Amino acid sequence: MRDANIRDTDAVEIRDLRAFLAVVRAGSFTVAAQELGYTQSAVSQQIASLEKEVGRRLLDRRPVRPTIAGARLAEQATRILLRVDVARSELSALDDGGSHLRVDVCALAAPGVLSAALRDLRGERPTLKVTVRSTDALTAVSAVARATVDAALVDGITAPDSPLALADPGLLASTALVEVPLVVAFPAGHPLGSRSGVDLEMLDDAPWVVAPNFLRTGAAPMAGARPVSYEGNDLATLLSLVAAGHGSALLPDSSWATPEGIVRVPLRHPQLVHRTELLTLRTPSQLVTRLTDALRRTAAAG
Amino acid sequence: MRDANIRDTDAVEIRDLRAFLAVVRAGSFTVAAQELGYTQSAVSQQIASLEKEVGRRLLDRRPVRPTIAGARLAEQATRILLRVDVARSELSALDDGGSHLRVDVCALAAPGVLSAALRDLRGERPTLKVTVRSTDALTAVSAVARATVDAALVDGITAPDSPLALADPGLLASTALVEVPLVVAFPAGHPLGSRSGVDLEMLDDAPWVVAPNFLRTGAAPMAGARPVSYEGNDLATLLSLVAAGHGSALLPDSSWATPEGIVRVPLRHPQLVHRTELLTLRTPSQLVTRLTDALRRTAAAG
DNA sequence: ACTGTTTACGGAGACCGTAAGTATC
DNA sequence: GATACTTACGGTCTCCGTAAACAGT
Repeated sequence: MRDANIRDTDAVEIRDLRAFLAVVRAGSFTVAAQELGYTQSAVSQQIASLEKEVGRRLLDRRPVRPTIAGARLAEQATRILLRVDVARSELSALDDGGSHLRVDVCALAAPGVLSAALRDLRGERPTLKVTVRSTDALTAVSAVARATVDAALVDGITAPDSPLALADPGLLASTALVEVPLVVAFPAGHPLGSRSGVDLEMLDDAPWVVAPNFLRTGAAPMAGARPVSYEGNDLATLLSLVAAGHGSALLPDSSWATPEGIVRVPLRHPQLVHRTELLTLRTPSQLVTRLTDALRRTAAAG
Repeated sequence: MRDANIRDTDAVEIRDLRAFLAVVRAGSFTVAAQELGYTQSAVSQQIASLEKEVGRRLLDRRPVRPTIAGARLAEQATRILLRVDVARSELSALDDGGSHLRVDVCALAAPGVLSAALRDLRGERPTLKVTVRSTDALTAVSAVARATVDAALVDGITAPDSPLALADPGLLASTALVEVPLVVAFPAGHPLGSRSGVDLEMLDDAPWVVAPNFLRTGAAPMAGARPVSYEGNDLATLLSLVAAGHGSALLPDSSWATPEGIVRVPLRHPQLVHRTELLTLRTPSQLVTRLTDALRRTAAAG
């Protein structure tokens, strides 16, 4: 028997938060349970217990959707779990051998810089095994946090010299590599396509093809109604949507060749640039430090 | 029987982190256990389990002191637990009645501003119950995170217009209220005490009375050797240490009267000011919003 | 009726307390 | 030898799986 003590209050545990987030993301107890390796009954019990602990309903059922409180908790839980991942990873990084370098790259994140830097690195250490994977920015953040990869080249749209803010500030180390101007990709024949430059205001009535997984727009004002959303991260597909007239797209000036049916027009907006940065743990191994240096050198040279 | 699944890896739970942090802070399994309401044996087992989970030793014993890895984990754990507190508090804040306002104040945090703002607030709502408590900045952060108080007036030394950074950025809402210049408190008769102003370089050989709980210096360069440390948060005691010649102290220009045996000399350093800001949850109740407004008005007026 | 969540129940295991063991000062 | 942490062991409770009940569509 347990004597009366203080600790009856706090019972929110990481496992519960993981389950809750999985349900929120999946929109279903059943598939969340599959992802987590539980039975759906177990997940139901976990959510019930969590709701009891916080004393309020977190999810609406049928359809499964977070309540106001649940949405708020989900946001916090995301950050908490990410930090837990980072904590574990920083410990593992202490005895990282460093014979294998794994890097995530976003599609538009200055691929030339990475290639050149890797050539330098492999020149110094010919036995080095390197794995490069293409992902989107949010997956990359999570991969770095979990130490699934050692570093990630991520990109996004932001103000000049300001970080992309893909994770909580201070959680990961980020190094600016390249900033390039933006262009708007129009379908050929678009009335604005023949201009030498466009302002954002001109696009107020033009629809965008928004691609949240592909290129995060950060604080960029996404004017224009009826957006078509593209969930993948393949540039050719995105551009084909543009070419088909579903809307225009905001892209970096470099890193991609203009295909048929697309015209590119510079965006005249001094406060928006496309930025590529390197994400690593804040306690990088010597190998990652060398990669960072090589990338910085390459970026400065290019 | 449980089929093979993925989730055997992750077993770090919040309870473990709490126990670990308690031990690190207490420097002892026994007192940590008392604080937590466990037996010391239980804490020992929790730490052992945590060390097994992360696969490395986190604490040295006799004396009890974190290892390199343990120190790193402790830092992360602090942030994690703080965010967990915030998550819980933001949920509780959803149904906050708002008939009782609880505020933490640091000793040097512009007390006049709070008094005036409270007068305004109680003028509008005469039935409002108000509780004010004096604390140090770190306690205040934790209290806001746990919703033990609704708001906290904290202070510290920082560069002009830069936040105090007492917690992770974005974790809490902070509002700048007052920034005042700094003065150095010397013991009467100190060679520098008769000057009209001093630079930090002049103090390179002068010892400080450092008071980490009292006035966090942030990035202020604390030159000078042989510092005497004061752990409390009472201004009179601190100044008596200064008057007794144990060192000088860096203080805001206002908020305190000069006692016998002390001379104050302005610090000539444009990049350092004393700043008072208000800390609240990012989802404040209407009552807290009104307090914020009142404080902002008062601060602007004064 | 079927899909998907909740509830009931039972067993395995986690977790903590008691108490004995061990190491360090 | 005393203090403080570790280990052994047993009881209780948590937690998950099975299965049945229940609720929306």
